[in-house]
Amino acid sequence: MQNNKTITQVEVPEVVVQRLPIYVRILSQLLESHIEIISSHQLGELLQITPAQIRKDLSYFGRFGKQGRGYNIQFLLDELRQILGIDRAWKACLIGLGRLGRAIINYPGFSPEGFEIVSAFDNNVAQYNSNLGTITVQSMDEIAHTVKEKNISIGIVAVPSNQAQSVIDTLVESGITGILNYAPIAPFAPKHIVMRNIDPVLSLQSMTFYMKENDEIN
Amino acid sequence: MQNNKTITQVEVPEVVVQRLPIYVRILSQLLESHIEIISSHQLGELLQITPAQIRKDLSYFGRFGKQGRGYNIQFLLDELRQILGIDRAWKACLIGLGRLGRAIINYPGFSPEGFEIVSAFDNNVAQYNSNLGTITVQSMDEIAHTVKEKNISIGIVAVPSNQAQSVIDTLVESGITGILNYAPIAPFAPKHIVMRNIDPVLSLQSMTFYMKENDEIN
DNA sequence: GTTAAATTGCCAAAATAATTTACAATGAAA
DNA sequence: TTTCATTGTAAATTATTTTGGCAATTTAAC
Repeated sequence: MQNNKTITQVEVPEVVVQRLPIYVRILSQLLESHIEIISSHQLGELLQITPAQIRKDLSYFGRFGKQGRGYNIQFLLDELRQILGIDRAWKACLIGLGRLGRAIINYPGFSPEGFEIVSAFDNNVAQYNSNLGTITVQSMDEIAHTVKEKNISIGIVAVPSNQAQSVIDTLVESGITGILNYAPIAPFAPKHIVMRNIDPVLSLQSMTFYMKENDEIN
Repeated sequence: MQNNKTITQVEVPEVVVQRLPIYVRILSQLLESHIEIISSHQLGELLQITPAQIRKDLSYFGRFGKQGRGYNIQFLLDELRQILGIDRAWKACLIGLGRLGRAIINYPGFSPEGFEIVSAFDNNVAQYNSNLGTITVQSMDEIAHTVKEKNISIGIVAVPSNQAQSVIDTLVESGITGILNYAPIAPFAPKHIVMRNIDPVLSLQSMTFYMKENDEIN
């Protein structure tokens, strides 16, 4: 625990880490548009963030710009990718192949970013084994074995709510370190597990708090 | 603008608003288990949040508990639902009926929570019009007209990235006030629009920052 | 060459936001 | 009555963001 902090020289705020992927995305787009250099001011304009904040965020990790010039996009991109750990490929497995799971496994956005779903699990193996390309659906009993064998580090949970916590427990025992959870629950996992929740209903429910006020004017 | 602030007596931090739906969810579950009373301590245990934070969060909105006792779950639930504006039904429309859009429209989790998708739009109308239950897919030209006619307040964006910003612009012009955006872009909208992004790739990319450190030990 | 303009990186200060601590007040239970 | 549990909140603390400033450096203009 304390060790992690000494490895990460400075204490980087969580919010900063969450902004870095946004920087990566917009920088990639700029690069595709054959733009090579950008200033913190221009970048801030695009993202609706102050230039000072962008410079501050980057300063946690090093010096990436040139005075009077700005940032070389390709260089900054490479650096940020390395900082985030997305300069390599990550193996993921998917648990649950209902409607949601099948939408996830067919989603073409993961693999170009280096996240590859290499295994899929569902207890209803037979039903789902067609129409899934190269991946063979395995029984959920095989999670632990397969995760270790293939050295998978990320679990994507797309099972019904009532099964989600037990699947998460299994993944944790199997040695996975990151979980992307789509089940609408408040999941529990040990602190060394990195958990991210995808929960559109929660998003909508915090949205209406702000919408109802406008509404009341009518 | 300033008016909104006087309507919302106190200034409620955004993070607090985002935690309220989590409280609602867990309280609903407890109620289903026929539990009637809960203390901030027990609730904190379940959610891995300190009791003090829960009490502080609730104190922004009023006094809902009894000393020495705790909170009556049904009462707190009703109050929170009203505070969030989820004590009523909200009409939503879906734009984009590719794989993702079809997964969304078939997702059974929205309507029990009062979010009903009443219209769907895609430019490829013919292709998607089957297999969609009661909803008829309309052309995207009809967004503005339908949103006004049906008094829809939420737009769910599930079109490809390159179309997303223009769809968002259309929704805003149509008078929508909340947008749930699934497209992997940094969307722009006027300040009075409440935007929520569902972006699993960003989630994964901020996850690996913390995972790579463990990795380096190997 | 020289000067002017642009821009980073960084610091320090201030402001804002969020969390935690501590405890009086109150209610429930023994 | 007394003890115990628990809320609500003020105050303290911690975290995060914003701001203003400026030396250093690079580019561009003259």
